[in-house]
Amino acid sequence: MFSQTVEYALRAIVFLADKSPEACTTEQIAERTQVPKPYLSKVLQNLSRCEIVRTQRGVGGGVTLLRPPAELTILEVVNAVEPIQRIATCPLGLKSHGKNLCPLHRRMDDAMASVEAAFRNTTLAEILAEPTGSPPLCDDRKPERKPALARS
Amino acid sequence: MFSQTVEYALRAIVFLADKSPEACTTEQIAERTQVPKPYLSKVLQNLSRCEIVRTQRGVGGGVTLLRPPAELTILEVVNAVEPIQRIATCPLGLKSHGKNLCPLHRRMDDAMASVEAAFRNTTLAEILAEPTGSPPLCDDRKPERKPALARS
DNA sequence: TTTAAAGTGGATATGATTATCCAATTTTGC
DNA sequence: GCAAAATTGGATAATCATATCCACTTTAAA
Repeated sequence: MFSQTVEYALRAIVFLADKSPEACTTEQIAERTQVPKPYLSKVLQNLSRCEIVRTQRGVGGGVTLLRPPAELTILEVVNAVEPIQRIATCPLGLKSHGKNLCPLHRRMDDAMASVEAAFRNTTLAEILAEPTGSPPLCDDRKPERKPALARS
Repeated sequence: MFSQTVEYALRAIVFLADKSPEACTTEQIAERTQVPKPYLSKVLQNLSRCEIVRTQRGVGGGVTLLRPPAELTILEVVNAVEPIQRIATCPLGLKSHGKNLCPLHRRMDDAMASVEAAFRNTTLAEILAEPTGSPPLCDDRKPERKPALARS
């Protein structure tokens, strides 16, 4: 029901939010989120154009979340890569319906509205803070080879 | 968020439910629901295999709803043509998560669950009975050229 | 029995999504 | 300035969803 692209974008953003406000390279994100790197880079370009992340070239560059996780919702991420298409007018173009959806499309749109609302009401911070055993996405792993030397 | 195929299948079923228990030809359905006929016929074949409709060849044949509209839900139709894919286990295959979804996937799955529930709770009869000005799908039209002579 | 109506199945085309590759550009540190 | 690290942009491939076409079969009625 959600496209691969949406899934990938959300994985990347959750990972970035977890590291926020530090920057990560596309390579790091790709590895930990199991998203094919070349494709991920396209998705990130999109998120960059939508001002969700900032990208920085060159040595020491990478991708950074532009806003604090508490102020970024899942919906904004989803809408950046693949906007949720609500049904605004009769898909059959029936003049007699117009904006007054028939019962079928009314319910389909209601379903989409509930998804939209759920996504609007969830911030990245909430996802990170969830009191669950498993941290989002990331498997329990040995720490990175060189965890020290935090890039200031 | 829902594919064309789902949209088409639902349109066809609503139309059929409205005529139920009479049979309609693919041609009639295609015309009134504005679905390309060759594609619609594939969709209907699918619904036929899933025992949602019955198809009958030959003169006077056509497509019939197999069950009364009150006993058919939107969900069954959707699942017949394109099953709603719930997230059962961690999409990243993380062993430490397993069936215990991380907060991100938990919420994505919750969203899908709400759609599924809404669709499960709506029967075709409810859609037809909705007290709305406009009947489902069908524009207000002059009656067919020859409305009499109901095919018994 | 012939004919016209109707769905079936298979082949094929078209378009969008997903995915990959690479040369070019930017940036930092030496 | 040079080299290495990083993203960018464009070209291209692979796969799936959408759509079309047609010869064939089934069926009922004349």
